Amino acid sequence: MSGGPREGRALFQEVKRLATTRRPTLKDVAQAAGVSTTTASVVLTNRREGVRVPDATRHRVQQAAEDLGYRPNILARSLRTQTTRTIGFVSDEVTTTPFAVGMLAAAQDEAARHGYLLFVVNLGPNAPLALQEQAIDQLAQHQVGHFIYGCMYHRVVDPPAGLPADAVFLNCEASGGRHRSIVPDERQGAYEVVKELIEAGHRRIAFLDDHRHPPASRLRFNGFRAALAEHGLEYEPALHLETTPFVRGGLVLSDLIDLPDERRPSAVFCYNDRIAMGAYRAARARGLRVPEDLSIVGFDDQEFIASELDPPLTTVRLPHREMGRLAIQLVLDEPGALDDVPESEDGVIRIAGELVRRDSVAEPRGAWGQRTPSS
Amino acid sequence: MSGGPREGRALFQEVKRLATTRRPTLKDVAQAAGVSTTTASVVLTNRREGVRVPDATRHRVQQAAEDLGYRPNILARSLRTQTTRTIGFVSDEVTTTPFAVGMLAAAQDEAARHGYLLFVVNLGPNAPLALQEQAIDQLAQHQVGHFIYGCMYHRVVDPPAGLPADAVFLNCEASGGRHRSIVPDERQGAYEVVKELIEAGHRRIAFLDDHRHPPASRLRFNGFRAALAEHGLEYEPALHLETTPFVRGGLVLSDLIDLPDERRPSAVFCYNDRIAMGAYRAARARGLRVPEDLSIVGFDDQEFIASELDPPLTTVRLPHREMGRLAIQLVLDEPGALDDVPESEDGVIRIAGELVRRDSVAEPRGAWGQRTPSS
DNA sequence: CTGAAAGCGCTTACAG
DNA sequence: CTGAAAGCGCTTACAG
Repeated sequence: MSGGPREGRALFQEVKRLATTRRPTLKDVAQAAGVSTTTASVVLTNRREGVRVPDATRHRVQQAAEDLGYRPNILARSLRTQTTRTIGFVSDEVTTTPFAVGMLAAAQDEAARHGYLLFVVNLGPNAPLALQEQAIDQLAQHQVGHFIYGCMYHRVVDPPAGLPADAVFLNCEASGGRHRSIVPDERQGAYEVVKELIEAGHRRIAFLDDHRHPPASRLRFNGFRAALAEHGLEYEPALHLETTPFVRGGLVLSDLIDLPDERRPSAVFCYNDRIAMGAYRAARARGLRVPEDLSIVGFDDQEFIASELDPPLTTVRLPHREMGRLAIQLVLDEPGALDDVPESEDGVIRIAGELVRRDSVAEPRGAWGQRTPSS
Repeated sequence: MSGGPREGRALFQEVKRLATTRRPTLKDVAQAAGVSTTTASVVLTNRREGVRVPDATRHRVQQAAEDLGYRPNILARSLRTQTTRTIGFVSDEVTTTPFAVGMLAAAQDEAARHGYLLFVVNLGPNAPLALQEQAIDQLAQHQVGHFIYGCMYHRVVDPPAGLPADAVFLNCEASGGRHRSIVPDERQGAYEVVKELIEAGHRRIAFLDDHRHPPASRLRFNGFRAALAEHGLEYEPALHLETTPFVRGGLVLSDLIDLPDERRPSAVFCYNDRIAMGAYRAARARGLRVPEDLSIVGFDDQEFIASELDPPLTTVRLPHREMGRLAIQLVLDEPGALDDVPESEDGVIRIAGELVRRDSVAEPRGAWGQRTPSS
């Protein structure tokens, strides 16, 4: 407030310092090259469209930009062009759990391939709708134009307000049917892995189910039944146990092992790999060897679990990377994105998983096996 | 190019549509409230500093903003104020592995608490320096002012160019000593978990080491030796095995189990939880029970592993969340951030982990135990 | 207390 | 081929 000459001088020095320190702008480059910012802009953005800049000028500008270490200010560019090459990735925890992590990585790679930057916002599971909408609002304030809503596991979500109509739901289905969704083809995966069991000769196959995750659980059950039906096998409710999707959930297998010989299963299909891990444990506790005495298969191909079990687990790999990549392509309206994907009836795009054969399946035998009549 | 009246009309309609569709700006709000953008800006940003806007005006502006659904354009604001409340989080895969994932989540939470947005960029492990620098450059173009460089596991990294001097390295140590680093206190963690074994009565303790991760491995070894020394126990090279940090790495324990009685260890300290998982397997293969016949401890408290083993594993929890939070506080120059943290000698901040007692440790006994003279 | 005006760093018709 | 000028949506001295 006093503004004496001394203070004025200090201020001047400061301004000077900032001026020399600050990042060079287009104007600086133009000045150094002796051209207008128009010209500098045109050559630096490689724009052609009928504009023909002589090579000499072009080189002068490029040289100046390099000498000064010029880097464009994306904020200014975006403000001016009214577009930001950004995609908002809102998620209930995907990026912080080992489950669906490939989705994010693949989405990021694919976005980069298109010159887009992914803004990732984690909400944590069960975030109240208000918090979700706040996050979306924050991204909108940053002018992000595209949105992906990613979930840790396959479920149905109520789309938060503020999401544009062309937002893509990843690993979850948006209720209301107003949005596109990409999910794993649970039914097909279950069908394949159960078929693997049947083709190995098993006739009595248990299903250790998870009753807490309706869409995935129901669909895997459908696949299970379809495989049975296709091979003329009857579904037996007594072999269908509901449990929790954790290692300890697999321990319920004990109940089935204790069944009289003729009613015991020779193979077990587990809702996920962790239940399978518990099933291994239950089998071992009863002195049963996997797969000699009992075949076990899982679902998910969860990292650090499925391949590390002893013996390594036959399971279904969830197509997370493919799903993440496709989400970006959809949101960016990439032509041909849906070419390799089967037509979806209900607006939900289902991507096939992949059977991963490892060492937990064998022919049934001994007291446990029933040789199939045909084999 | 023809520009007939018909085309002109269509264009007009389109412009009109866009105009009505577009997000309302400050100017729209000001107009609706009958004030200047200056006034609208002042009330909407809650700026005070001697500016006294009468309540009537204030309310009118706020009402207009709400009616129109006004949301500020952060790009424009940042461009004008020359600051973005953003932090770049560059990482070698942290966000896509289950290891150090708490770091990212905590960093994001803490950033949000300060009104900052985290821009997360994954590089993938072993990304060439050029790619890293490109990612940093991209963030810089977005005018991010602060940087965190996060690693999946504790190691030494060469800081890529383009990182400002006040960047923070998270879960890794920047070579060159020009940057601040935050890492877990490996030595202290190892010391504590080994002490747990010693205090349970063990005198012959093996170390299943990982030779591929120098800094962490060396420091855990130091902690191991410190605990031994403090209790008057001698370090025995024969019980120190180098192996790989995977489940199969733990199988080398078999060699130690096959040692003659008097030379066999009664407890095993494993470099990480996955090695411990393998050690369980090796013990079981030889008919040994954990912990009755052999105590086993790990390191990391890895999710889905440590607590799911049978019996649940005693281990050391890595302080990832604390580290992530601190990184944000450092980068934001939060006063008092370092108050709870022990003084670091070498510019590297080491955060203490926490001993997690579960059920894999018991007194030595039988052929395996040597009762301590004092107990 | 309030508004006109400048300017952040770009791009883009438009005119020469 | 090239430049002057406008303008994206804000904030902020500055003047009334």
